Amino acid sequence: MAAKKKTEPRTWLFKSEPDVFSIDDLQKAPKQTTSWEGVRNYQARNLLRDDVKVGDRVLFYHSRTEPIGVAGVAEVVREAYADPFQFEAGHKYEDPKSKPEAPTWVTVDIRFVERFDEVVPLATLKATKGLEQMMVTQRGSRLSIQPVRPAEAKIVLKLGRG
DNA sequence: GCCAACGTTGGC
DNA sequence: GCCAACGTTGGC
Repeated sequence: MAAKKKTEPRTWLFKSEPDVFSIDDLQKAPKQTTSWEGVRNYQARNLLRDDVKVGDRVLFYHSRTEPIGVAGVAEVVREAYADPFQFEAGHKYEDPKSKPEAPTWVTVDIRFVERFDEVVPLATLKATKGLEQMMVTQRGSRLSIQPVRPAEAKIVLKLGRG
């Protein structure tokens, strides 16, 4: 009997401003787990909703800070569900057009895996052979949830682990 | 803090 | 459905 074919875990890059939520915040969070609420971009939403699966790896990226770069690793522990903040009146993430019977925005839960001793800076990613095509190294790349190719993930992990 | 790049909104 | 105006992101 053929074994049930399992999809290989994928790797994603999630951007966060550490002033808002950092890899340290994730490590200190209850159960070292957080909901990734607040995604309000359709392309990122589609990835979260359709492609991000339990067991996938997440490169935790710090933006708008010093140093900018990949700060550590997390893993997906819960797949897409309605982001509760879209229905919270007056909340920053409220979306009055979204209805509970057909939520527009979703979130996933991620759990801390590792914190790199040193952030792998964006400048290093840009200068590293094999990462020329990586989305985050492209000019004007604003997507907050990005797919990472397996070969790219391998290189970034090697850099992060020294 | 600046501002280029990008995404969304809304008048027509 | 076009596209100018506006708002946001995020590197620098």
